[in-house]
Parts: sequence; C-alpha cells; structure tokens
Amino acid sequence: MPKDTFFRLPLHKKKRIEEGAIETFNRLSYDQVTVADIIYDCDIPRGSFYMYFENKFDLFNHLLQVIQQDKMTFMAPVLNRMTKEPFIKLYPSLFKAGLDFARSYPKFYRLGYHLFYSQEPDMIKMQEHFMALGVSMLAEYVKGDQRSGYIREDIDATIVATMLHQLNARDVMAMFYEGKEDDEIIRFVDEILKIIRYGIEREDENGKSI
Amino acid sequence: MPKDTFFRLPLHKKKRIEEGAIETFNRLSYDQVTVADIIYDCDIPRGSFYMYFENKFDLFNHLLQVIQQDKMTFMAPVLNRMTKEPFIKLYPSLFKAGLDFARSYPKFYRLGYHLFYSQEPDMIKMQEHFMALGVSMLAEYVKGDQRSGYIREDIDATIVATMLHQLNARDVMAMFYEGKEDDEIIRFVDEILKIIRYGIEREDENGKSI
Amino acid sequence: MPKDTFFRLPLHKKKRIEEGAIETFNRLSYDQVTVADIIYDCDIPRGSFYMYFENKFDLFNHLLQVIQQDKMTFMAPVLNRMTKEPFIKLYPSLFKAGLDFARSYPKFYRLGYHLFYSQEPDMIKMQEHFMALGVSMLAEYVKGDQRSGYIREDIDATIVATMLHQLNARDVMAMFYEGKEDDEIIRFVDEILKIIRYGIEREDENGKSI
Amino acid sequence: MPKDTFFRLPLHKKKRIEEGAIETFNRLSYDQVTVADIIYDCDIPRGSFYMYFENKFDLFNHLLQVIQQDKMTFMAPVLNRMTKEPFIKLYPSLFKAGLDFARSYPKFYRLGYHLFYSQEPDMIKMQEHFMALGVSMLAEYVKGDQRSGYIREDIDATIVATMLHQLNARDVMAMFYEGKEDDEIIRFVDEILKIIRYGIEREDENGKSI
DNA sequence: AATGAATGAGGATTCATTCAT
DNA sequence: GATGAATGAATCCTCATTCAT
Repeated sequence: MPKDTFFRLPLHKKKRIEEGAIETFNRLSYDQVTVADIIYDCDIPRGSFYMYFENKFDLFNHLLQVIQQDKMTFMAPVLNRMTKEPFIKLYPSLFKAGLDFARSYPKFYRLGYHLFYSQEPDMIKMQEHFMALGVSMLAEYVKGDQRSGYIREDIDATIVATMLHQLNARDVMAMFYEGKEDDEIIRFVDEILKIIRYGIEREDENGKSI
Repeated sequence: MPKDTFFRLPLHKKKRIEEGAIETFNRLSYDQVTVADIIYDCDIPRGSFYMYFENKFDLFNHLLQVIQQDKMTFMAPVLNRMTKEPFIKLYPSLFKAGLDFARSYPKFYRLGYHLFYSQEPDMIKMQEHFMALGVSMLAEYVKGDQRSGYIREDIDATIVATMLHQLNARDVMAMFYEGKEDDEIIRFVDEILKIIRYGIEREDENGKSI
Repeated sequence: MPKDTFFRLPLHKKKRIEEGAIETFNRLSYDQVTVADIIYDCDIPRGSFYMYFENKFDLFNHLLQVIQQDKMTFMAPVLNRMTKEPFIKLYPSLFKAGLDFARSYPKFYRLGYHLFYSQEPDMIKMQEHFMALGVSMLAEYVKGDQRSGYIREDIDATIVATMLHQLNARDVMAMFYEGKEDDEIIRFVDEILKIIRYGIEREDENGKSI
Repeated sequence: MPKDTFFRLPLHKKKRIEEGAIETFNRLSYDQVTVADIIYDCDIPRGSFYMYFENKFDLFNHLLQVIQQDKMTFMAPVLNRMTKEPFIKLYPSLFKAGLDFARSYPKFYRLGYHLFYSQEPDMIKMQEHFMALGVSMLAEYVKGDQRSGYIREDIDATIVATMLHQLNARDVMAMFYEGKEDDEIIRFVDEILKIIRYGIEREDENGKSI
C-alpha cells in the first residue's frame, strides 16, 4: 500500500505519478524497472518516491488496483448480461469486451503482461491472487450453466474456469503483446472455444465417439 | 556452448559442476541466479567458471541439453508406441511418462519451469524454440489422428497441439513446482483431456448440443 | 559532460574533486588510471564518482575544459598582441607564455602530456580535435605573415603550423614532463625556430645555397 | 630477452611464433594485446608462452630486434652511399628507402607505430632507446655535412637530427598507419625538408631576411 | 619440456535505500 | 514534507601468472 503521503497528494500530482509509472512499466519489464526509471518518468525527486511508496512493488501493486477498477467499470455492461444468458454462449462477448478494453488502454494491458513474467516472490504471490480471483469468478458462471443444463454435470467447473482464464490472461495477453491483430486473436479464441465446447473427436452417426 | 576446457574436464568434476549448477537453478529462478551463486554451489573459483562457460546462459543452455537427452532416453519406449495407436488415446501415457521422468529427476524438471519465467532475450528465444519444437511434434500426431478419422477434420491441429503443449509444459510444470501430488496432477490432466476430447456441452438424446 | 549533480556540488567539494583527479592523472597515465585510483585521491565513495561523472573519460574531458579556460585567461595578453606584429617574430613570446603557464600550473600541463599518449578511441578523437584546433589557429597566423610578406608564398602554411604545433604540444610537453629546465627548453625551441625561419643550409656570399 | 628454450626451438616453430605474434601486435595495440591473443595467433599452449618468454614485453622486444635487423639489411645499400654525398641531399632517398621497407613489410612497420603509443614504463624506456639511437646516427651525418660545408656551423646537429627523426619515426609512421598514399606522404616530407633546408622567411634582393 | 587447468585480485558500473538539510 | 546527495555492496567479466601432471 502506498503511504498516506501519497494519498494526501493533490489529484493532478497523483495522476501524473500514476501515469508516469505506467509509462515506465510499459517501457520495461517489472524486473528491469529501476527506481531511477520511475522517478525519471514521473518527474519526482528520488526522496519523494520513498515518501509515497515502500518500494517498486508497492507502486506496481497500486497501479494494478487502479487499473483493475477501471477495467471493472469498463466491463460492467457485459458482466450484467451474464446472468441472463448461458455463460458459455456469452463468453465470446465477454472476451471481446476484454479485448476492447485492452485496445482502449493498451498501457494498462501491458502491465498485466509484465505481471505474468516476473519471478520476484511478491509478484508470484500476486499472480496467484489474480489467478484465484479470475478462476473462481468464471467457475461460478460455469456452475450456473451446469445448473441450467448447458454444461454437463460431470465437468469440473474449476478446470474449465482455469482453461478459460489462462486463455484470456496468458495466451491472449501474449498475442496482444506481440502485436497480433484482433482478427487473429479472435480466430484463435474461437477455435479454442470450439474445442472446449464440442471436443475434438469425430463421432459416428449416432453421436458416439469412435 | 561450454568451452572445450569444460568438456575436457575429468568426468567427476564435470558431473560435480553440472549437479552444483542444477542445484543453483533449482534454488533460484534463472534471473535471480548470479555467477556467485553458481560458483558457491559448484565449489569452483570464479575464474574457473569463465574457463568453462561463456556466461550464465551458456551454462543453463548446456544443462538443458543434458536434461533433454536424458529425457529422450527415458521417454523412448512410450514414443515408440505412438505411431501404432491413436495419439489422442495414448496421450495420457505419454503424459504420465513425462510425469514419471519429473518424479525421477525432480531437479531437472524445475529447470524447465524456470525456463518459462525469464525475461532475458536469450531465454525468450529459447522458450520460443522449445515451444515451436513441442507444438510441431504434437501437431503431427494430431494430424495423423485426423487422417485416421479419430479427430474431426475441422479442428485446427496446431491449436490442439498448442493446448496440449501448454498443458504439459506450463500447467503441469507449475503444479509440479508447487508440490502437488501425482494423483491430483493426473486428475487435472484427465479432466482437461476429457474436455478437449468431448467438449463441455451437454447434448440432447440425439447427440446435439442444446 | 559531468552530471548535474557534480555542478550542483558546493564549490569546495567540486574543487577538491578536481584537484584530486588532477593528482591522479599526474601520478599515472590516462590508460593506467582506474576509478579506484581516482576515488582514492578524491576521497569520495565509489558510488559518488558515478553520481558526478559518466566514466573516466567524462572526468578527464572536464578537467581539460577547466584547464583550457585557465590557460586562455593566462595567455590572453600575449594573444592580443598577435595581430600587431609579425607572428613569426612573436612566436617565441607566445611559446614562453605557454611555458610560464606550464610552470605556474605544472599539474595541468601534465594532463596535456597524458592526452597524447592514450590508445582509447575517445582519447584519440580528442587528440585529433585539439590538434586540428591548434594547427588551424597557427596556420591563420602563418598566412597572415605570408600576406604581409614575412613568410614566403611557396611555403605550405598548414605544414609550418603543424611543425610549430608539434613543437609545442609534443616536444616541449615531453621535455617538460621529463623535468628539463626552462633554459634548456627555451634553447631547444629557439634552435628549432631558427631552423624553421632560416633553414640549415650554408649560403655562398651571394646568398645562394651551395 | 626470450628464454633459452625459445632459441633452442626448431627454426620453423620459432618463425611461426614470431609471425603469429607480429600478427597479434598488428591487430591490436601493445596495451590491448593479451597473452591469450598471442597464444591464439601463435597456436601454442599457454604454458609454452611462459617457457619461451618472460612476458608480453619480452616478446615484443624480441620482435623489434628481429625487425630492426631486417630493416638494416634492407637499408644497407642506401646507407652505404651516405658518406659519399651530402647527407641533406641524400636524405629523401634514405627516407624513401624507409617507406619502401614499410610498404614491403607493413606488418613490421605497424609494430613501430604501436611502440610509440604505449604508456607502459618498459615501452617508454624502449621509445627513448630507439630515439637516442636514431638521433645520434642522424646527428653524425649532419655533423659530416657541417664539416663539408653544406650545413651551417651554427646549427645544432642534434636538434636537426631530432627533427628528422621525429619526422620519420612519428609523423610518417602515423600517416602510414592512417593509410595515406605514398604520394601524399612524400609531398609532406618534401615540404618539411624544404623548410628545414631553406627556412620559411622571405629574403630581400640581397638575400637578407626582412 | 610441454601442457592447459586453476586462481583470485582487480576493473567498470549499477542501484536500492538512507539521511542530512 | 521535500529534496537529492551519499553510500557501498553486488554484479559481471578479464587476465597474468603459476603449477600439477
């Protein structure tokens, strides 16, 4: 958590610091970023940095909170539709909303990417936290679909949730980071969803695997 | 490539160094490892390290080669059965052989884990290399199954291969690293395979999704 | 260029560092000097050195700038007389002023000596820079004397300038460095100038070479 | 002095080592050359190097001796003519013979260049040694011309010798090293010689300086 | 004599964090 | 609170020389 001093800062200064730091964490991976990089991008004195934050992780963590909130606001409309229709059919639109968010705030998205490629113990804990959060949310939706009969009862909801979460939080994020076009990403996701929904095996005329 | 000096070393010393270094790369992530850590674990002078290897990456790369060979030898029996039966049915045994290998040489396995969590350009290249290798191998098997009629023709073989590869090279590796039991890992893989094979959707009595 | 931090330092500290470093570059040749030598003479921590300067060259370059300025101030009176009388006659006084400066600030002078004996690419560039500067300045004076009729038109002004510059910047500097007395140096220069002005050949009674 | 072991080596091996080392000292400046570079170019074991030579300087010094001998043999014809005609008129052909030698054995010549650009105390002593040698030889010739009446008695022979030696051993060597064409080098030398012989000053109709 | 592995003292540079003003 | 100078441990890598075989 940033220190009180940071929260007591006039809004415009707080914003400037957040934006500067997002800039830094876009330019460089988390591990590569030094305090010197940050204070350069934020244009604050070195001493001030330690007045506002414990250390690099404290700041990164804060940025992620901020972004998380923005994302939630952005995604709200889609999430609200979630309970009314089968989740598994709405998932593509959920995913596309996520992609829209990424395109609208590419700098935010890159932070997420960097989160997944750090080995610092603090960061790994954070990865696990976000992972658990995302998976449990998706698992609820899957269970809903199971109750409604759209998804088979013998399927482990958590595992489907995990697959979907990985798809979004890792594979898509990587493609995005590598500069792939939306078309290609969407095609990729659709293919994977097709597999998850219907499986890969050929069935005979009675609908049985051979 | 390690320098000639290294290869000319008496076997017991070469082994000691390899084992020491594997120890280091187990204890710490690739990025965290310093040359000082390595020479401590190998009990060699600093100068000697640079007599044997170009740098940290050179050593890590060498260890991976060694392990790769050991793994190939270990897996040979299973791989030989591969062409005779449908791949998708044999996959669990392929996977279990991998798990056996991991259990037999847990320290080797952890290196693979660390490979996937480095930001160093050299390492990223290596990740891509191994990824491409694994995916293309699996894709061939999938295509074989498509020709034999076990897998639907409208499925993108590369994407299935990617899913299976990720499963093995990333998800399982992570579970292993986190200390999960074989039972749990196998259950996880079986569940995922079930999904990949049959999909998650419930079908009506005519075998149609609803 | 030294970093801002250096220029913001209190004067006495800046002076102490400059003097310490001049001490180092007197004691040892540029190539031999290590950062460890410098921080020892300046009595500053290793980290501080890099707060003030990019590297060894940055510091050396700065010292040369400082000295250059001091020298210009010192030489101004002689340089001002330069346009009023034939340069070739005034040259000895120009040279002697340089020698006076060297005697007044012997440590400064030695830096100039070391400048000419380094193999570092940066230093070679610097040598060429100073060489070109000195030669072109002297060549202008020589051309002036050619216009005034003191020096023959068939003489290559740049070559004379080069000879004079070498005399000053290299031969005299070396003698000075070797601890020769002013008398001897002046005698040496006078002899060389005599040769440059009148040549070495004996002439017959009609003023013709034989 | 190389060790006895070196001199006891079969001729072809001795030659190979000399040639290899000359290669090294061409590729790199004296200060930059490491023992590793030398044993690579000579293709000898590291231990052998220290069986043959005390250290890098010992080898370099030896090479210079060898080259000096070759040069003397090459220059003998011109040097023999030296006593029969005025030296100052023969100097250009002496100089041109030197240039021919340089063109014939460019690798030898470069060693001389590197000799002049090292700050190692040993090397400085060597510079002084060669300088004294060259100057005293030239001074003898100049004194001969003074006795014969070609050069004025009031000229300091040593100083003329110094000027000529520097011209050859430093300026020309540098031009050669920088890849200048013979034409340009010869023009440069001719200009300097003209100045040294006749001076730069204009004379009135009676042959007096004005 | 020949070999080449062993050694460890340097060398340059970076950086998180503290602390005096 | 704000500032930015100060610090020194850490990091990578090089190399002359020795010494065991």
